[in-house]
Amino acid sequence: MNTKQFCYWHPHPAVTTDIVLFTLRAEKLQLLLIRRRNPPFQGGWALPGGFLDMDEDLADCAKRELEEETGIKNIYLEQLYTFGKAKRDPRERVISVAYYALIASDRITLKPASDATEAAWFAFDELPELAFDHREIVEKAHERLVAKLDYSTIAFQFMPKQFTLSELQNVYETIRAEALDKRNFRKWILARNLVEATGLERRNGSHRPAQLFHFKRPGRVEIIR
Amino acid sequence: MNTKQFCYWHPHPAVTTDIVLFTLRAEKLQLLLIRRRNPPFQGGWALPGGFLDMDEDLADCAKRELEEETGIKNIYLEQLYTFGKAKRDPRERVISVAYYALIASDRITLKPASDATEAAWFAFDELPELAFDHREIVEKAHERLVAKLDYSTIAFQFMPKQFTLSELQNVYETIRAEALDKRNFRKWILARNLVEATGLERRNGSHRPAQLFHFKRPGRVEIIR
DNA sequence: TATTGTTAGTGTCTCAACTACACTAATATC
DNA sequence: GATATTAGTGTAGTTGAGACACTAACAATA
Repeated sequence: MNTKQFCYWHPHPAVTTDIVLFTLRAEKLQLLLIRRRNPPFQGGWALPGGFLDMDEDLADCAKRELEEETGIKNIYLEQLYTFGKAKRDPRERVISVAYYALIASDRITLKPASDATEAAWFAFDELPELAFDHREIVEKAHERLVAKLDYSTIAFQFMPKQFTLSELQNVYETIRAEALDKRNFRKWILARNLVEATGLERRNGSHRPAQLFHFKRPGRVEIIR
Repeated sequence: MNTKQFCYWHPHPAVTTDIVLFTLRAEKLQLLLIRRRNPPFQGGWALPGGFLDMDEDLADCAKRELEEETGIKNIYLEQLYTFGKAKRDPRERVISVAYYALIASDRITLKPASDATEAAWFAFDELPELAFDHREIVEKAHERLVAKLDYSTIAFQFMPKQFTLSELQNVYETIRAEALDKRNFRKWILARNLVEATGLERRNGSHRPAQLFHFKRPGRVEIIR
């Protein structure tokens, strides 16, 4: 155990980042939780995250923690909100800068559980009890996700490189938890000039094959309207 | 000088809040700056703000610092973003949770400057050099303000209790830096059912007097569409 | 008291975008 | 070849935004 201490003239809070990582699996919005190995809330589920290193930027901390705990990297990440109620952590004052992140359904394989970490996907509407104020963080992330669906290309972060328009529509329907009209959806997405046909098609059962599309400007999330 | 030290097993950053306080004065968007009394950036201008107390919530810290430095309280305050680049403060690692705030033009009187503080209003488009990364914080606050004009009742926070529709239109025009059509603006605001006539009028020069309106649900900022 | 200058206040038409809505096309399976 | 299943397409109606010009009411002044 390290016996060195870090001393300051004024009290300092600890600073962590926590990450709400969403994906779509099995036609459901899911998110990633980590089982806590230590008190408080030992054995309970919590968001991935951890303490900020003194020389790393906040977003880097979130990326590092996520990779350490799950092996996942190179994903879309955005700062969500900072949670800092005085008693949110029973140990000491902890300020948590929360991020939310999205990952395509073809990249959700986690690294195997180890002594240090056990991670698992949970359906958003069937979450277990969460440690600390993580429930509140999850709610806020969900709000943001739903809002951004309408005015940004954030939904594309859930998609693999190629996809059918029905699959894309499904993403919108799942997250917004409502059915959309097929013709209107296609008109809407095509009018925005965000996707183009690849010329390929997907045969996927005993029915007409679907055209495969890809995003014209992958990677970046744009504001649309 | 206090000689007591606060010691931790791991290094901790300092946490501050900074506040971007907007108002409208003289038909211009203005914001409040504080002259720094101490290094670094001694004598330069910076956002009001300061270190978090260990037992106060983040928003309370922002309110307290603002009141200490300006005497202003009871205003609309919203968390903006958390700035935490590793080198943003030359002294030590400092995480700043930035808030932005709006105040009505009839409440902008500051408490007199003291040895401890000198505060002043600056036009948004004529800001001096700012300390730290405060320029970046201001830009982000401005972006948020302009965006929220369209889909929330945030503009009402700039208004006194009673106001004319022309005055309200002026607020929108000033912040968006563009002229709006009077008839369309009135149609838009009235269709949203946010204001109602008080029956009073304002006589204000050698021309037709204007009806005074007030907000139906003052205080809260709502999402509109 | 008539004229002038100034701001308050009002309605219509056009266009673009969204909504609702139903059938044919292409495939695999049996 | 009959069936089941998903892909793919167009039109009409409605709604909201933008462009646009004149009258109303007052104070000041001649």
